[in-house]
Amino acid sequence: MKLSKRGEYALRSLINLGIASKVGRPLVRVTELAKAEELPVKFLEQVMQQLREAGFVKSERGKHGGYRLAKPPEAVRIGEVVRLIDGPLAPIGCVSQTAYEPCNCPDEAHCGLRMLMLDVRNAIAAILDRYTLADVVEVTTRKMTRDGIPLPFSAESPPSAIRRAREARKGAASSSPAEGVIHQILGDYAI
Amino acid sequence: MKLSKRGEYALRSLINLGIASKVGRPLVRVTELAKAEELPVKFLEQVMQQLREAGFVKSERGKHGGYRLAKPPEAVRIGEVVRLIDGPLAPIGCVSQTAYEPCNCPDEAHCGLRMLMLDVRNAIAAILDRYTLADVVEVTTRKMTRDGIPLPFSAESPPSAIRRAREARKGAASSSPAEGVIHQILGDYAI
DNA sequence: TTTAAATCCCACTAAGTCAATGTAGTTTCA
DNA sequence: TGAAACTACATTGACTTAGTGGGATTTAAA
Repeated sequence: MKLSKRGEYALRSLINLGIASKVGRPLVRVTELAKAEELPVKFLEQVMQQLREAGFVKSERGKHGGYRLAKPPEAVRIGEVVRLIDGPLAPIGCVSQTAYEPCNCPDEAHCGLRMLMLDVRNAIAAILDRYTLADVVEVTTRKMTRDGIPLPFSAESPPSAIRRAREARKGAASSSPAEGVIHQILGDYAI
Repeated sequence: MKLSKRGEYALRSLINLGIASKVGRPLVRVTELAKAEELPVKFLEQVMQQLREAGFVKSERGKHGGYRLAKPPEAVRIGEVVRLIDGPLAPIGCVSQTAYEPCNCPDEAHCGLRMLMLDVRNAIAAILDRYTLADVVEVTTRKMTRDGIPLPFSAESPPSAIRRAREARKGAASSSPAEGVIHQILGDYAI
């Protein structure tokens, strides 16, 4: 049930672009994005082009160019990005909601594997289609701020960014363990 | 988040061996297993050998040979099988519980992607490590029986097998939609 | 004892994916 | 004009996936 490296790099870069945007420096060079997560630059270039073609980021060419988010991070569901890069979320084609393909089992309606994998697909989609890029950025920055770690990509002096981030509510309400890590940290912000 | 064909075929065959065992004909030839789901015979041979080496099935050689389950289906968690064939359930290595690998991000503790993928891993594991082969077999046979479809691999006349299966309880209790398809069909049998 | 039927074992391949790398070109700004 | 950055395209090597093929071995039955 792997996420490909492409997918991982795409998500990492989008999250970093979200942080950069929040910090007031939305335009980031590929080399910076690569450096932040130790990714191979040329490979990341390809991934960023794919994100650009799909409308998730915009590029600016020439000196002082770079990439920025093309939409507000609230409008980007993580599931969308994963589907673009890695294809359907479903473990097998016959339970995909967005790209259904029949399997060759004799009777889909009475296929135990299908029922099981449908549950898995729904569990995955419930997370990846629920949370947006904004949620993940919020979780990341909140946790860093809480622990006194300066946010990356701050062009201005970090303190201002930290202070700004600190305005956000703090106390993470404890909730059902079934709700997951993200939900716990987002607390009452979730949904 | 794909399940490989190997993994799919392995699970399909184990489920079929479980049904065959339930129906009183536990020993099944590879050609039969392949025919039941239209799988390539020689490829399935390899998969079955892998399952044998891992102790999930036992083989009998020679004429009238075949494969049978090596353990009671209650003792086989689906997650085990998937891990054997496809590796860890986790989408990325740094959230795997059974095969953790560090990623190269600067700070795992404050990595939003990691928190998100940890939730995904837990959601997948909550299903695949919760249900056993017996659960999936039960769901399949119960649904087939309810719909009057004869179970496969019946050597004896199908009616007897159907009658026997019909002894089992019927009414599937409706439960929280978050619990998933399998849980709903298993009803009060679950856990 | 031979033969048929099954698993077992090993090698191989064709296609695709992954993770880059290389090279050249284009745009923009100083 | 030149440096810095993105853009485009081609290629590559390693690896994985999904199979295929050919026997060797084992067992049961004729």
